[in-house]
Amino acid sequence: MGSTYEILAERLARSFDRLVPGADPALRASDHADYQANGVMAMAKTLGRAPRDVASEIAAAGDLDGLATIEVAGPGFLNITLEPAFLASRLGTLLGDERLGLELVRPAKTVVVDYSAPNVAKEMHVGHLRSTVIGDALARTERLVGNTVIARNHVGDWGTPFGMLIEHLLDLGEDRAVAELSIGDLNTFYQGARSAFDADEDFQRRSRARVVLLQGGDPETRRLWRILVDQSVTYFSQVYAKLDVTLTPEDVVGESFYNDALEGVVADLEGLGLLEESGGARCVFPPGFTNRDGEPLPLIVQKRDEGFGYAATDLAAVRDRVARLHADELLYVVGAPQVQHLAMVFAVARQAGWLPDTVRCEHVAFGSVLSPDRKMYKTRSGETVKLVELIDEAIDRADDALVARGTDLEPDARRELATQIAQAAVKYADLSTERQRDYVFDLDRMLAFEGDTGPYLQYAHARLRSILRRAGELDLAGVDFALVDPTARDLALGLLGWPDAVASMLEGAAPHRLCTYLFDLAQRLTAFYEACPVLSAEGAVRLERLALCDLAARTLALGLGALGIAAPERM
RNA sequence: GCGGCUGUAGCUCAGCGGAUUAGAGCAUCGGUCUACGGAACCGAGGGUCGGGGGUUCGAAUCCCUCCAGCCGCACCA
Repeated sequence: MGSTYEILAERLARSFDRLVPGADPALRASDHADYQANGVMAMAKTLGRAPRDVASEIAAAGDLDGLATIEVAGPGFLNITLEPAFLASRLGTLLGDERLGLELVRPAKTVVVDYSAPNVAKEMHVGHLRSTVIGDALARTERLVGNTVIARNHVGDWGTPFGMLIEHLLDLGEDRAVAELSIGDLNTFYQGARSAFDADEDFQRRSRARVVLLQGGDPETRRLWRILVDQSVTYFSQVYAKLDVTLTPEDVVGESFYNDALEGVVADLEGLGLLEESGGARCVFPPGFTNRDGEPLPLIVQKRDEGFGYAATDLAAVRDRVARLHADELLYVVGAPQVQHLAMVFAVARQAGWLPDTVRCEHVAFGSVLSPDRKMYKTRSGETVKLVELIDEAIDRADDALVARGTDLEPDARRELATQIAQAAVKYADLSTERQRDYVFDLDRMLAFEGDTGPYLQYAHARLRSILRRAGELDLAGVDFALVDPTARDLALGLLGWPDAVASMLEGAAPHRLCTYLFDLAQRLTAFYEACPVLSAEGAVRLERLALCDLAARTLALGLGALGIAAPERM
């Protein structure tokens, strides 16, 4: 059936189509009415007619009869106002719909979301926050609309550093190494390996030899490597749990997974005639990419030393996801600095025929996390900040705020609520700004319980739940949505926009659009509250207001859930 | 040098498939109010939409150019 917007757009398109086939009504929400259609002006130009005449003709065509009234405004805008009966019937439909008008994608698509991607035996820091949070929001929302999501946590589990990491593990002794890693002290472990490598020539020799053993498949070396990977994945899972992120160990498909496919990648590129040798390395030169001297820029698939670069791994991953997983969409939630590399990988994959045009493939790039002084987020001593420490601090602060407010929750329950609030604060701050921008990590701002923050939205939801609890059992079947008060009508219109907000978010892989929608809805809500007392109202009016509260609460909960944010019953 | 991203009220940000007065939040100031949860609501001030050109009846939005910041530009992923 489609959203209210889609119904109107489809009807209106009939009128436009009669005059200029395929013309776009350019329908959108409006300050001047419920919706406005701006497409008349462009169409009038191609027709060579006066815009207002054309607008009047469309208004008179009657395609929206029974749904909305049309008024011609200004130079030729169509201001569209929903008929009360239509509005009421739309709301009635939402009441009985778990998904509040959000339709399932049919047939369902398979969407591979590549996100988080920490490095084995290396601490997760703020740099991983955005990929993890944005990717998880996209994955959850794709699932919400019925698509099949295959999450891929492309962890860094291969390459030359593992020679040194394994040697360090041996030097420490397995038991001690495991103990260090299992408590999540990855920084100490990694830095221990690093400094041994920098200081000790013998250690360097052992490390290099160990890399050869690892790549050669030496069983004992593989066993040691496996320890590092398993310990790290266990640790990552703890971090994900603390963030309430849906990634599981099963989603970990690291670089090493593609090792066996790399030779095939090279051979097939060779067979396709795409491979060239340059400076001893085997490369593909996708058109349109140049280096600093204006010469063609290579994607290095196999290095001079015959080792494979990460381009080869990324190409193998594309092939695997398209051919074996049957992906319809590939989303790479990877930082903006990788734009060129990924663009080249995608270009080569398209050239090779591994990535058909029918498969949407998008680099969901994002900006950096900055500290309040607008520099890259580091500690005062210049080290990266552990992700868990940031979250723990957010939880502590949220907990303090609950105490200060005089909550009557038991410590355990309070801690759990504080955790949910902290997750909301951190995630919403990340998700609510346009992802390409850098953003400042400022706990004070994101934890504020007022303004455009995660906790504020949770609070808006909790207030609604409180009212609904007091109202007790409800039979909302025969609600009469009269919507006499303008704030009630505004709220109703906001509720109708939910499916469009989700569609818009997915279209642009832009979680901030859903955030903007939810915050706007919360604002409509508070205006409604103020003007329309719910529990003290009587009869049909009371029921109508309760129904609006019910719809609003469910919309907020569903929307926050799509973002990976909990909607607690009380705060 | 080439390429990418960013530049919108004091601060943090929406809006950028052009369109009827450029919107929010925070902060500031002034109100509402014995509060269905005041962690609220209403109002006010505050913007040459980085600068300059261009296309258009109309540009924050499209094109060109310049400026500033950040990031990439061959074998570490």
